[in-house]
This record gives sequence, C-alpha cells and structure tokens, in this order.
Amino acid sequence: MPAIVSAKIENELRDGPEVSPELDALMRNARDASDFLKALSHESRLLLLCLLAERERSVTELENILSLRQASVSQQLARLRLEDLVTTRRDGKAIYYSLANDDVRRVISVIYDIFCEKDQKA
Amino acid sequence: MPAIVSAKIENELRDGPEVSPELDALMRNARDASDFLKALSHESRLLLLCLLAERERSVTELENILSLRQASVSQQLARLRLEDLVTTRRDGKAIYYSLANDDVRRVISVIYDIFCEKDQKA
DNA sequence: AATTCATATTCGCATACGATTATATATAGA
DNA sequence: TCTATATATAATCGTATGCGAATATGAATT
Repeated sequence: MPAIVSAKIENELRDGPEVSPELDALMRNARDASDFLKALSHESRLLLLCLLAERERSVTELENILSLRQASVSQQLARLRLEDLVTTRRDGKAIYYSLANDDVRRVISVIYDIFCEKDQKA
Repeated sequence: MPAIVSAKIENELRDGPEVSPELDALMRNARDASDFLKALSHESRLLLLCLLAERERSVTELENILSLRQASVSQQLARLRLEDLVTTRRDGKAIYYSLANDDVRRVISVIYDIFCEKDQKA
C-alpha cells in the first residue's frame, strides 16, 4: 500500500476545505469497497462463498450442506449475484453457482486464512 | 485454502442430519469473520482504517482529512475499537489511533489493492 | 397439459445501523 | 478553580436488512 494516499491528500488540505481529486477518488473507491464487503459480511453468505471457493455447487447442495431453508439460501445467493460475487449456470432443473472472479477468491482466501487456519494450529 | 473443509463435511452429511464438528467449527469461524467484516464494511470506517494503515493519527486529524463530524468519527472509531480493529494511545488532550493487529492490515491491504490500485493502471 | 422438482420472488415484520443533535468526560492551561 | 479543547456517549429517528411464510416461475417428466 503506497504512502501516496495521504501525502497528496494532506497537501490538498492546506490549500483549503475543497475536496481534493485524490480524496474524491479514494472516497469513491471506499464506497465500492464497502458495498463489496457488505455483501460478504454475513455468516451464511461467507459460508456459501467458502464452499463455492472449492468448486461450483447447486442450490440444493448448498441447502443440504448448511442445513438452511431454501428461501434463505436463494435470497443470500441473490444478494451475492447482485454484487457480482457469483455467477450461475443452468443444467436441467438445477442451477450451479460459482465464484465470479478472482477478487472474491482473494478476499475469501485471506479471511479463511485468518479465521480458519488457526483451528489447524490449535 | 485446503479442500479438507467440505470433504470432511460431506462425509458427515451421509451419516445423518446431525451437525458435524467440522461444520460446527466452520460456522463459528464464519460468525467471527462476519463480525469482523461488518466492522470493516462501512465507507467511513474503511477510509479511517486506510489512513491508519499508514500511521497512527489523532481523532482531530481524521476529522479534518475526511471532513467528517466529530461525533461521527468518534462513533465509527468506537465501533472499530469494539471489534478490536484499532488501539488507542493518549498523549495530552489528543488520543491517537492505530491498527490493532496484522490481520486488519492484511485485509485492508488486499482491499486497497483491489479497489485502489486500479486507479494507477487507468 | 398436468405434475413435479428446483429455484426465485414477494410480503410483513422485527431488528440493526447510521446520521444528527445534544450532552458528558477528561486534560491542559490561565 | 474556571475555561477551553479533545474526545466520547446518549437519544432520537429514519432507513436498511434479514427472516419466515407464502407464492411464483421454469424446466423436465409423464
């Protein structure tokens, strides 16, 4: 993470109270990032993504593994779709979900590492 | 991310509807992780953490840089304290905040990379 | 075309969260 | 001790979010 961020911003601060272009960009990014993170920040949705990080799965599979109600799983998947965290593929009656891109995979991987790897050590 | 996760879980699934110890652990971790992520998932709090990732800062500094109201900054910092994402140090009248641990730093770093580095490329 | 299985959507409600305003605490200095 | 400054907390209120129950869609099978 480069130190550029606040250096530029603090320079602009001396010039006056107007919002600098750098700060403006940073704020837009923060908004995007927080939308992304809000989609992740849910117990069930994290579990869903965790399972999808291994391979694609149908909705029914996910329901069974997590013992969640159909409507619930479907709703959380809809939320994840909305934020483009997952993609779908239809095969007959079933719909298979998988992670949409590598950004999601990276974040899930870090989170998994922080919160699950500790179990291995203990 | 090891494939162990669902392998074990799916084995247990065949034995019956009881919640397996592995799934149980995974669910506890998911709860912890989602609490952690919920604390991050907020535009202002992300910006705060981003600034603190560079160095410690006083509340007033943070207010000025982000042009946010005092109460707002203080409340968001309180939220971050609650989840142990930041620590504080008092120096005279001022209170200096900084990131509490390396886990936060890692996550912020990935998020910064995904949502801010793209600006450099463009 | 009727039924079934898989998935999605809608509705109503309760709860959580954030912004604002006001007030409180704590430290420093006169 | 009185005042000013820095920070924290509380109260209110509007909005968003998740859950449960019910209903809808859509593909496959008879």
